[in-house]
Amino acid sequence: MARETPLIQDVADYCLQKGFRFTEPRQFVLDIIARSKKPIGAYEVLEKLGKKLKNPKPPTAYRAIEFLSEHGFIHRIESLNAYIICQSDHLHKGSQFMICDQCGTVLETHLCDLPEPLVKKTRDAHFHLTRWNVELHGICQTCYKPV
Amino acid sequence: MARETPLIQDVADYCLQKGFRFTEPRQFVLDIIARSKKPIGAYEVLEKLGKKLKNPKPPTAYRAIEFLSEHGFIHRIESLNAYIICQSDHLHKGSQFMICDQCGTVLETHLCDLPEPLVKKTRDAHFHLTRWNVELHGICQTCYKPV
DNA sequence: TTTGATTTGTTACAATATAACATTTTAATA
DNA sequence: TATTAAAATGTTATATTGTAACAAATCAAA
Repeated sequence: MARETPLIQDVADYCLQKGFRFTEPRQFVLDIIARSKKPIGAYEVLEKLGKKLKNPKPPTAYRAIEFLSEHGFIHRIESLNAYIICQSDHLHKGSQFMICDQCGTVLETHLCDLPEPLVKKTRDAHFHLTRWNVELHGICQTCYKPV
Repeated sequence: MARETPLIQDVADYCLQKGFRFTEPRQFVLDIIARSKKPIGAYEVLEKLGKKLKNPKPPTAYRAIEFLSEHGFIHRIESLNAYIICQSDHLHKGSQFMICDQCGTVLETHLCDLPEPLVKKTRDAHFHLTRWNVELHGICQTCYKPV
């Protein structure tokens, strides 16, 4: 489930195999997002990218983010407009996140399949599922203080 | 599951009972979102609101949206930055949407509880869930054309 | 009819994201 | 190895989405 080989190497291999270029912006953005303990916004990525590249502009960050996201190495947390490294080790059609509304930490969990009650809903509606995103909001173990 | 009484009346009753004011901006915004076949963005709401109020500004739309959303009468579709009328008839902690990436139609489905595999994940992580949001992307029945 | 809480009006701006086009890089080809 | 075409980036400008801050109005209760 969890990654066993260095992320950068995996992505480099992936790109080599698929004929994509693992360019500086892509490497740096991957590294920035991977090092972030919490989801990080595009403009914060851009700011950190500025320490590596000379005066990068928003499209540089957004393009790298888009590339990494399309290929499943990072995920966008929609309710936060922020990005997080994929904590799973293989491509998946769906993501589940537990988002602590107090400290902002996000935990990704992996499910191979969409839970059956949801599958049933899509079947009943004749809906052809391509991908899914589950965002669970609450308080993480660390922040939770029972009354 | 589905609504049986007029939405506007329900919201009016709710406000009366809870001591909120069901003001013009709130009524109009509710009506605009309710009439929209698809999720509608805040600025499109604002534009339509302009036919009812004189020159409304963004905060007027956003405030009404926030109010209606907080009280469960509308939902925000995070992946579309857009809002949709609640298709269920009672307050719920979680939402599920089937989003057609071709025509943009969204179907809300109701689940009383979070599916067990997800509940298990939250239990294992000692995560205290307060609300959840599931966005299922794909192609709806109408748009789907088998090859 | 005053009061205080709620809600709105208004101005200004912050934060997030993309379009469009020029330039560079790269690997494959000629 | 020079050429070329695709992929990717650089750059400018702007679009889209969302909010802070404070003044004014509304409304129910005292």
